[in-house]
Amino acid sequence: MINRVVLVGRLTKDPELRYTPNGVPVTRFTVAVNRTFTNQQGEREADFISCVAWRKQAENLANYMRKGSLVGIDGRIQTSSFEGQDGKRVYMTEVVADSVQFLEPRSAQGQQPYGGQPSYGASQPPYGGTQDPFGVPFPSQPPQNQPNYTRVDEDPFASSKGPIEVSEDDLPF
Amino acid sequence: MINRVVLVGRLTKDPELRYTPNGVPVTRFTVAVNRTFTNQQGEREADFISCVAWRKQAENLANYMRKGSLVGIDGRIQTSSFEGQDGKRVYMTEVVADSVQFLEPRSAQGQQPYGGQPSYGASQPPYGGTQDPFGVPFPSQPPQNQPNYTRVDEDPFASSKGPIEVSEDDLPF
Amino acid sequence: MINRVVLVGRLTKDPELRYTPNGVPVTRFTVAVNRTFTNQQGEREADFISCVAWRKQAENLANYMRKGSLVGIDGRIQTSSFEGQDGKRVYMTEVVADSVQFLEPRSAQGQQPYGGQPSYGASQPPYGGTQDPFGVPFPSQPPQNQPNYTRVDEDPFASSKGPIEVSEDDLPF
Amino acid sequence: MINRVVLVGRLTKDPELRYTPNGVPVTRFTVAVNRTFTNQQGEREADFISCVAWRKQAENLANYMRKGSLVGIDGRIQTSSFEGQDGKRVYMTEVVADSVQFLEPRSAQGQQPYGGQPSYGASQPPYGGTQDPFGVPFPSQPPQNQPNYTRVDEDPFASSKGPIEVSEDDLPF
DNA sequence: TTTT
DNA sequence: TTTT
Repeated sequence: MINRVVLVGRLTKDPELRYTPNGVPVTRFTVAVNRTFTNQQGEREADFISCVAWRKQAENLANYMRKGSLVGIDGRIQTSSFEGQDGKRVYMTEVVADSVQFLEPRSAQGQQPYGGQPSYGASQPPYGGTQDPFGVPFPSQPPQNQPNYTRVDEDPFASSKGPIEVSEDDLPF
Repeated sequence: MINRVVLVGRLTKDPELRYTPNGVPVTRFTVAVNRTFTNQQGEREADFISCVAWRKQAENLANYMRKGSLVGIDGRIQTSSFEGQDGKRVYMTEVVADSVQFLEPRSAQGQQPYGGQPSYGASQPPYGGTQDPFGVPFPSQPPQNQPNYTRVDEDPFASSKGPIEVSEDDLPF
Repeated sequence: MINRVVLVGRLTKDPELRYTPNGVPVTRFTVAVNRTFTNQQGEREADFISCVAWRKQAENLANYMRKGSLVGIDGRIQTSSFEGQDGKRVYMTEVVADSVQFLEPRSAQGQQPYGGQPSYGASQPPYGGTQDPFGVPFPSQPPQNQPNYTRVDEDPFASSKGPIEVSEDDLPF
Repeated sequence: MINRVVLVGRLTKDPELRYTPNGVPVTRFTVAVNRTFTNQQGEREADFISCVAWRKQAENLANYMRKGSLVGIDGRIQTSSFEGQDGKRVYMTEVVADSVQFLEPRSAQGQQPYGGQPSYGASQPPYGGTQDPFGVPFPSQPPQNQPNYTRVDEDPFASSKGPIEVSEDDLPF
């Protein structure tokens, strides 16, 4: 059984970091991937692909990426279903990102992490990480004592490759 | 922009061949891909991934594959939206199969193509193709004069790689 | 930076398990992948792709797979160079398998692990693992006290996803 | 049989366009892909992956990309062997690029195609193509009457997906 | 040095 | 609405 996806495209919105009840960081986002061919009207269309990232990847997305950022995703397709508001079963499919690559040139990224609330002039990153999310995993404090982050009830059971670069502190299992 | 998917899994149903108004063969099917890890209850779950194949790939699926068959898919994620019956916009994502590999051992496949209606004892394939769909493209007659095949209104705009191994006869553009 | 490979093909030989000086299991093997197209002489050629697997994957390959077995590989391309016997620099590229899928139907696999030395009639697996390597990681004893396994000097620096399903015992770092 | 590779990395040199005896454009190049993990000395290494592109892709590489350019490759691994100068068989593996994506921001690319011979100040592209190689196939004149381009004896039998976006003029078969 |  |  193999399930592998690679995407390169652009974020359709500023990513928004949330946390599960267990405090695990999670970001849902959409990647727009322009098709390499045109339709019968000669137009270039795009696919808008729902993705989810967990933990460090989620934090990096929220801290460093913005609407329009070019990203590379290596992950797998995940399907699930839940009860809709109207009582009907809703089926959804999304890409779980094992890794997220930041493909913007550094200059386009700004010199500081982006904090969700505009913090462009801030001289300190909101979490105590390094300033370089490009490829090298970097440490960040778990949000244990943050008063009002957003909780997510979704179970954060993540990648087949597991929570490899995460300190054990923020793992709920 | 890159959009690449590789899947290996099993068909959840016998594939059913349809045709667009232009006579282009199309098969929609679901591939069950077992996850390589277990959930917190220790169970192996699966992802049920919607796929679509066109032309020769669609015919091969319908002629040679059945519920439970192991297949390899190389394709791309495609998203689209349409008006639901209740007037609400429905978003869907599916994998467009550029190529479909038949991974069952030959013995498991039977000696003849499968015609949709059980035709196991038939001495002739329903369409005039060769008997070997494994990897080598094989010719098959377009369904021009078949009286009551199923039509599909969906626009058959296909793969970025295009109708490469298809005789020009069955191309609507 | 993205580096992703997916292969489905057949082993050209019985895989042979070796160990690094630190006792880490490693198997090098070649996967023959038939091309989906023919050359100008109308022949189907194949690519013979060098691969390497570490730890549990290496053990599973050696215990359960044989020449001709159909496998799925999810991994990355790795290049390296070393001094050849003639003093010239030799460049090599191989696929590091993050995961190895066993795509043979169970019947084709036999009921017991394969021990390298023909052990078809053996009633016990050579290592104390479960009998099912298909997807679920299974325990096996590290070869600590085995007197004469083969050593490999190659540094076993493994997958980008890391030694996830390995007991810390057999990790050299 | 599946053989799929996706790479995102940087060109190690300015790509150089050549032609087969049949006049088919071909470019060989190396992509440096930084690993996402560090070795035991804490250093980030890279893989240097040999690639080859044909026809339009080859022309685009030569015209628009330079040493250091960020590219995305979607292709397959190809192995081959030939007689070395010392009479010994040499085995080689390279990635055949089905598609090449140009991931540099437009500003980094310059406003004109790059002609191999420094033509930065040139007001006309060397071949009569459009100025935008980003995703949309663009026309270019075949080098029919160019007196002294470089020939390559290698057989240009290309991708499994075939010469889809190539005018029939420059196809040798 | 190659597999079905 | 799911496969082995």
